[in-house]
Amino acid sequence: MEEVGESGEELVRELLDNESPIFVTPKFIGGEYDVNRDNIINKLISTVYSGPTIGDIESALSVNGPRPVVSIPEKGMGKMENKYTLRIKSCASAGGLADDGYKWRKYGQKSIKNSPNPRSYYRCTNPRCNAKKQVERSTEDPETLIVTYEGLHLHYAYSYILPPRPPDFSSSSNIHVPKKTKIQTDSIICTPVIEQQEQQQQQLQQESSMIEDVMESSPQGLLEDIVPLLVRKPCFSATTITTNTTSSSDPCFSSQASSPSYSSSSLSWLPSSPYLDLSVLSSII
DNA sequence: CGCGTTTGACCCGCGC
DNA sequence: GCGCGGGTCAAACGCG
Repeated sequence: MEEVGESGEELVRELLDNESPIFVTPKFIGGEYDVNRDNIINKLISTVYSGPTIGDIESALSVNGPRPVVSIPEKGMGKMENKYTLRIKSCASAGGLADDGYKWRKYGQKSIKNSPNPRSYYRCTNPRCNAKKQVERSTEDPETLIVTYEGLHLHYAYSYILPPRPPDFSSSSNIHVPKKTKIQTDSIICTPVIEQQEQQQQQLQQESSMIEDVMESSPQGLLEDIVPLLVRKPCFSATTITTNTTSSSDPCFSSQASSPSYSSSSLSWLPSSPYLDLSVLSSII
């Protein structure tokens, strides 16, 4: 949107930023750093942006509880493009609605026309994260919460797409990209990333094995971002997931996950399961 | 005191 | 150009 948006280039810088939780290492890219760096980065970005397919979501959700209804992306949702909307049936009233484990800071609330229920606006508390969400109560069903996510929890995705940081890497200064001075542009746009994916399809083939090695050694995938929300609280049952995208094929994915610092004891689906992760990865490799 | 929420003002895009 | 509605800002407020 405004001040915290990032273009693809900014995202590359973010990934290379020394302040990032983890960043690309020479070891990771097999020593051919200068040659493959951009492709590797783009691959990682694609991985971050790549969302699960409808089938992935259905499979994931069928693991726990009743089979959900996952709808095809709707048209004409206006500004709600490249966002993910979840309809959550709540047996409780209000309370800690849609506790997805991330820390959100409420920054606004507006009354919606033709609706008695206000809409709340939340932003991820991590200053390096542009993830936002809107929460409102359905007009037809007061017990249904409509949660719309936008943006990526990139700070969290790092640890799931990149290997651990080696202790002796501080001397490698040639990959340090100058810190971004000012964040400009709009929110993360899906389309350019998708184009990148298409253009680099062949090149990525060569590097896919390398990526796979990393993924297998750390088999957490991005789809887990969405599942904990749905299974975290038995009281909630997701009834609909709507992905609103301009490109219905491979939308960018808004992460919703249980933070590593949060207890996941209530989760019956474990993030470490390779079940979902590989399905996600296979869609982009 | 720090952090998150509340809430009215402000901004901006869009339709008329 | 104007009004409306959605989205954001930011000061005040509340709570631990």
